[in-house]
Amino acid sequence: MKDKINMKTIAGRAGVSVATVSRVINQNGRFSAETEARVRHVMEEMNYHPNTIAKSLREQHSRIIGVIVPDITNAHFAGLVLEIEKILFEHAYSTVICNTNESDALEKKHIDALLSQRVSGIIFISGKRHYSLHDVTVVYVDRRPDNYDTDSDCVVVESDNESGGYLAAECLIRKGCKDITMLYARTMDHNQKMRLTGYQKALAAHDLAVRALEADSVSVEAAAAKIKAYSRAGNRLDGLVCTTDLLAIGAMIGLRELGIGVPEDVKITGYDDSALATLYHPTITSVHQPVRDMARKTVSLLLDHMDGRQKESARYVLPVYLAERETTT
Amino acid sequence: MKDKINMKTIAGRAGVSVATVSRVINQNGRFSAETEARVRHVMEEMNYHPNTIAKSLREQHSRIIGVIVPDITNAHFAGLVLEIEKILFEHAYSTVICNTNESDALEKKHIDALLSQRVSGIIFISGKRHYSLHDVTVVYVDRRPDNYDTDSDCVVVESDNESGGYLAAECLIRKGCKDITMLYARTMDHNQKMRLTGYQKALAAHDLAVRALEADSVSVEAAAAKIKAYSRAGNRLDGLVCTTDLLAIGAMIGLRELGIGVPEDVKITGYDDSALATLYHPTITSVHQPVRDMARKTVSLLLDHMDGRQKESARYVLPVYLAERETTT
DNA sequence: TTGAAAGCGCTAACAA
DNA sequence: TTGTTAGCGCTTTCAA
Repeated sequence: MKDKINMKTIAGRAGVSVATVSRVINQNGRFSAETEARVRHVMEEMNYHPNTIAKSLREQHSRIIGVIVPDITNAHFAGLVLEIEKILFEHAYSTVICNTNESDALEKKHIDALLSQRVSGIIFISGKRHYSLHDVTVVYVDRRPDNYDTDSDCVVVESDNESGGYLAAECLIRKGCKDITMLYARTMDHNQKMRLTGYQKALAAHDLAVRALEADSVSVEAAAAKIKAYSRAGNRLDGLVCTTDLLAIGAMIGLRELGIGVPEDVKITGYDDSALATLYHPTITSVHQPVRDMARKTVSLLLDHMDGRQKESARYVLPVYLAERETTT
Repeated sequence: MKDKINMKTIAGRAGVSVATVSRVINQNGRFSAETEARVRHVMEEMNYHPNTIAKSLREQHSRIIGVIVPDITNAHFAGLVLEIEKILFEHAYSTVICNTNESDALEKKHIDALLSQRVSGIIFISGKRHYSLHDVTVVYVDRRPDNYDTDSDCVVVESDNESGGYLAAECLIRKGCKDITMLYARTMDHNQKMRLTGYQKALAAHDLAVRALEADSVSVEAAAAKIKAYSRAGNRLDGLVCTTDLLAIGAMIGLRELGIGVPEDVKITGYDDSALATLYHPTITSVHQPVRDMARKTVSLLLDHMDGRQKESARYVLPVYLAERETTT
C-alpha cells in the first residue's frame, strides 16, 4: 500500500543493480545510454521519488537550510526570506523556517532541532549571537550578531545603515529643514544605532543641532504619542528622520491630530521602503535596502563556506538608496 | 573533527547499550533512574543531538511538513504561515516553506522535492489541485483547490467569503448607500467569487441594483484607474465593496484625484483586515478573517489525518467579521 | 559498463 | 532492566 517502492524495486524492474540506478540518478557516469533510458523509464512509470532521507543519512548532510527569523510577518523579513528560499531552491536546498518571536528560549529550541536534522547551514536574521555552532555553517544577515566586532569569527551580510541615516537626514537638509529630529524605537538594535549615527554625521556636517526622540516601541501609537508630546512641549521641528516606515506613519498621524501638515510644515523620512511607503498618503520618502542582493550574497556565502569548509570571517555591507516621495516634497 | 558523536559514543561513555540510550531519549521506559541520569549527563556533556535523519529513515517519515504558498511576502499568507509554523513546532514538526510565485512548474518541482523528503504532510495555500498525492496527507487552506466540489476527496479549511461579502455590503446599505458597486480583480479566484456572491445577495435582499467593476490586477494602480474611468463615465456611486484592502486603497487614491471624498461622498470596505487597514488614512473598514483559527484547524486536521491514516474529505468554513472604521463612518 | 556489499545512525523485536 | 542485532534506502568502494 504505502511507499514501498525504492531503488531496489526500480533496479529489479529495470533488470539492473541498485548501484546502477543510483548512478543514473546522480549522473555519476559508468552506465550505458540504453541502461539509462531503461532505468529512467521505469522510474517515470512507477512515479519514483528517490528517498532523500536515506541519501542524507549516507552522505551525512541534509541539503536543508534553517532560517531563523523573529517574525515572518514583518514585511522586511518576509522579503528576505522569500528571496533566500527562492535562491536556495534553485540550488536544490530546502528552507526550514523558524520563527522565534524574539524569544531566546524558542530560538534555542529551534537551533537544537536544526542541529538534530543535521542541516547543511543556518541563516540568522535574528541578531542573536551563537558561539557554540561549530559544526554547521552559519551566516548572519540583516542584523549583525550581538557583541559583534570586526575580528569576530563569523560571516555577516548587512546593508549600510549609517549611510541610510545620512542620506535621509541630508535630504531634509537639502530641502531646507533646520530643526531635524530623529525618531527611533526603544528596542535600540544595532541597525537603528547606525542609522542614528548617520543622521548625526549629516547634521554635524551642516552645523545643525542633533536631537533624538525615543518611542516606547516600534508602533504607530508609540510614535504618535511621542511626537505629540514633543510638539506640544513647544519644540521646534521641521524635519523628522524615522528609523522605520511604521514610525513615520505614526508620527504623521500624531502631527495630523495637531493640525501640523506633512510635508508643508514638517518633512519626514521613513526606512525600509516597505509597501506602506508607496501606498500611504502622502507617499513616504524612505531608505531602500537591497533585499535581493542581501539574500543573494547571503546564500552564495553560505554555499561557498559549506563547500570549502572554510570558516573565515567576513562582513559585507551593501549600499542603500533613498526613494524620495511626497513627504519630503 | 566533525560530528562523529552518535548514539554509540554516548552509549560507550555511559557504559550502556545504544538501545538503552534510545529508550531514554524517546522515553520508552525499561530503564532505571540511575541509568537515565547517567545517559542524560553524558549527552549533555557531549552536546549530543540525536540524528533525526537516521530516526526518520528508520521510522519511515520525517516529521517535516511542507507548506506551499504563492508568495510569503503577501501579508495574509505570511500570517497564516507564521501561525502554522508555530503550532507545528509545538508538535515537534518542522516547516519547510515553498514559494511558488503562482507558477505551476515551480509548484510541481517543490512537490517532487517534498515527496523525496518523505514529508509527513503538505499544506496547500496555493489553490492548485493535486490528484496524484495519495501517499501523503494533504490539507488545503485559505484557497480551495481547483475543480472543488463537496464530494471531492480532500480536506479544506477556508473562511466564509460569502458571508464576508455580505457583511461588507450590508454595512454600506445600513449607512444609507444606494449605488453600491463591487470592485474585484481580474484574477477571479474562488474566494473573490464568493465575496461577490455575498455582495449580490445583500443587495438583492434590499432591492438594490448590482454592479461589478473588474480591475486588471490586484494593484493600487489598476484599482485607481478603474474607479476613475467608472466615475468619469458619469456612473453614480456612493458605496464600494472591494475584495482586497489593496484595491480599496487604490480606489481611494483614484477617487481622491477626482476630488471625491471618502467617506463623505463614497463609503468603502476592504477585505483581509491587513495592517494597512488600521494604518491608512482614513482607516479602512475591512472584513477580518480568523487567521489563527484557520491555522489551528489546518494543523489539527493534518495531524489527525496523519495519525488515523484516514483520508476522508471534509470542509471547514470559519466565520469572519467586519471591522468597521473610518471609511464607512 | 556493471554488481555486491558495507555502512550511515537509529529503532524495535527478540533474547537474556 | 538491559543488550544484540536486523534493517530502513541510499552511496560508494572494490571487484569483475
